[in-house]
Amino acid sequence: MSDPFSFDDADQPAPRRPRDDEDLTYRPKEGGLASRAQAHITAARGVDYLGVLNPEQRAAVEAMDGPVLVLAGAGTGKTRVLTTRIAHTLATNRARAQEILAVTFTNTAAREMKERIAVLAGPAGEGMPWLGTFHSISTKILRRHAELVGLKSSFTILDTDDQIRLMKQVIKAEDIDEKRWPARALAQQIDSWKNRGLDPSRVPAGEAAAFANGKGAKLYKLYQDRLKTLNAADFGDLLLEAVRLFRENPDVLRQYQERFRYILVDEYQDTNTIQYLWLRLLAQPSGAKQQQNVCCVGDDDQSIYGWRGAEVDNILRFEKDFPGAVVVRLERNYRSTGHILAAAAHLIAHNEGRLGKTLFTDGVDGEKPTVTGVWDSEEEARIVGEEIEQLQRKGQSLDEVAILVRASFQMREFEERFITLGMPYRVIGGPRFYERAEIRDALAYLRCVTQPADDLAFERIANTPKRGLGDATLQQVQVYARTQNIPMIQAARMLCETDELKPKPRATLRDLTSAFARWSTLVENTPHHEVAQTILEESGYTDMWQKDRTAEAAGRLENLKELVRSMEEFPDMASFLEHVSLVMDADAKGGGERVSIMTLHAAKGLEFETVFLPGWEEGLFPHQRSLDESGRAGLEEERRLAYVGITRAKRRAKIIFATNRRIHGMWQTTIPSRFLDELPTAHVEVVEAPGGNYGGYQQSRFASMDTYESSYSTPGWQRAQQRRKEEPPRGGFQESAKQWGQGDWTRAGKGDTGRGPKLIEGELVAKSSAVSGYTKGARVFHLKFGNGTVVLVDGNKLTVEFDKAGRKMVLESFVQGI
DNA sequence: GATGGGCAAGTTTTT
DNA sequence: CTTGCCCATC
Repeated sequence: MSDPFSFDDADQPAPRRPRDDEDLTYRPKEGGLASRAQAHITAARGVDYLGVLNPEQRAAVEAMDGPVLVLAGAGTGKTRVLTTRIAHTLATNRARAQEILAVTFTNTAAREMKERIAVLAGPAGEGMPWLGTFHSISTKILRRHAELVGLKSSFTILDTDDQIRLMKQVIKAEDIDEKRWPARALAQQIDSWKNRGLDPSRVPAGEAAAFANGKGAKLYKLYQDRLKTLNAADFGDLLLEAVRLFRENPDVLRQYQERFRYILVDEYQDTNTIQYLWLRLLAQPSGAKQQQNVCCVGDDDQSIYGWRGAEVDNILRFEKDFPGAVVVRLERNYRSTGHILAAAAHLIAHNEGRLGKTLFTDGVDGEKPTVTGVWDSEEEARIVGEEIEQLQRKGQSLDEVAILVRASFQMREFEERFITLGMPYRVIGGPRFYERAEIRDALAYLRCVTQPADDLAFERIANTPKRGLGDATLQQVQVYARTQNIPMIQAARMLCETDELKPKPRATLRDLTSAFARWSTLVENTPHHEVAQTILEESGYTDMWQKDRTAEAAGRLENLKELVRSMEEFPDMASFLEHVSLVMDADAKGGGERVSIMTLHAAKGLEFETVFLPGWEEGLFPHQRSLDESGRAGLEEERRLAYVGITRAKRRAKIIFATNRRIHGMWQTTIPSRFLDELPTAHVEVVEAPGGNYGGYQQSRFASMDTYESSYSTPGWQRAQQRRKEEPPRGGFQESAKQWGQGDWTRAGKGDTGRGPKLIEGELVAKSSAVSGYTKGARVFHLKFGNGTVVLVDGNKLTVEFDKAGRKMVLESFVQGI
């Protein structure tokens, strides 16, 4: 990342650019001769960078004028298009690096783009000061115009933790029962308002009323007021305030509209409303920019962040929003083998409301994705371990193997298994470096020194390490600070001059405030990482961990060292702090080959030779809560998640479902995910769990395998196939949803509308039209639940009212007629 | 002012 | 079955 404080030349009006047909005009600016020469060299190399593209990619790169939407399926060279497009813009002298706005969602994506542009465009692409995340770019803009939105340029960025602590204070101050109305819930609500671009005055009355007996909007307002007093912004504010800045200050907006001659957006399907508004404002033509030169790249089939405000609709609506848009589809896949792609494509075809793409490859068919049924999650971990060992023997690098789970609790079983096996692994997406307590404490110290108004930081470390400043004392300081309307540190200092405090806390507090005063002067004339070191030592913070005899203490000290070390890479304390709050991530790399374990969400954008996809069971995947809360839309998002999972695999995709899984400590019988039913038989192989004898489990384990095989090859299944050909499928989604509503394992959500699940030829398991060996009213016996009466038949799934166990949905093969 | 027990809740997560 | 948070007690 470039120095966030380097505003490049943005303070001056953007220089008039030559028109495109005057491209060779000499521009005495930014690197002068050198960069001009470079531009020509790059242009000369143009044959290269365009030549390596396929026709669609090339079209996406060369459509330079006006809005462009690139629908880039998984593994079709999306990043290549984006980076080449930037290189092309530079090489053809359409814009200079600082006139291109390129937005990503994650810092990782931003970093990767920078690296690749550097390779493609050389020095001409250096800097790219406006390549970054929505948040980092907004921050940069806000710092320059902070006073226009009621902040100072040095404002602090609060993370979720600070946000919730502040929210708690607000809730408490309003005398609201924290139990009934948890701060976390309010924080989430406010976040979602901010995601939708709603400031306190615009919150819909109904939603505002839903929290704390109608106090929702009021609390939001109070929270925002507190943020301003603290000279702070939370993540949501960065975007919301930027949009407000643009709306209320047309002159400022114009400045940026003119500057950003070309705009690129990555992962457009993940944009939420406020990001969309932000983008719309900046993309407006203005000054020398005649049209909306905006290029959005995304894949509606990989939209998996609806639950945090992403609006798939943004991408679906693109052509309406940006009239005259050129739409380019990238469907040629360079990642996966044929069977894998076919399976993924078939699965995702069950979604409605897609823009519609079909991935294809010129490569080999390769291995078919496999589906394996196992008895329980323990066996699941065991066979995955065994298969990885086998692959390893065949020379597969562990770095090329990943386990992608739906929910993080699934990871534990794999970790435990791998520890016993001595199989090296890494968990991706665990607690981040800067979220660790010791790092946050250390940062709080630094924030107090550089930002005297940062009360949250002060409260955090006032009594860390323990120095005898308890709630009572801090309460006093806080009250004093509020009444005087001054920061707490200052209030503390002043209180020490009075005799309102008891002698002991008074002395402690005085020591602390004078220490802070001393450290503040230190910042002026000492390298910042040395200051940090000094503060951590003098405050007794390092000591605290050294005395700590718990297992983690050593690691924490190590982290603190790493923190100080990493500071050296930054020019000053302020830029360091900014990076920590916005940019810093802690991908623990290196240390030899490892299997990666992560959630499906975390896997987006990555690829592996071999991918294991465990836990494909109803309730877990698709996740029950998604179905409950978002109905059909939720189901479709889950399906996209499945699609993302399969398309991560280059050569091997191994899907697994367990018949029993422990959820909240209780063993539950599960049934295979409906997504399994939606895989195409021609491209998927159903395999038996390897490893032979599993003792007492065997019978049941085979019961589950039987089911699987039988739904595939039994007369019943074949009849169903036949019938499907003869008559159109009956029972739309609403009907099945109604039926499901009676089962205890899934309920139809409110959002259910429209047509039914598509029935597509040649799927693994027949749907509602399948013929079951049982009919309504039949008495059956189940190994686990005992006797019961069939109340509903849906293909090979039965809903049974058990005499003892109540109503359950089970697979037909699990019961016997009695 | 610390420390332990009791109780509720329990997808996905970036910035 | 955990984990994390809150409260009550020493």
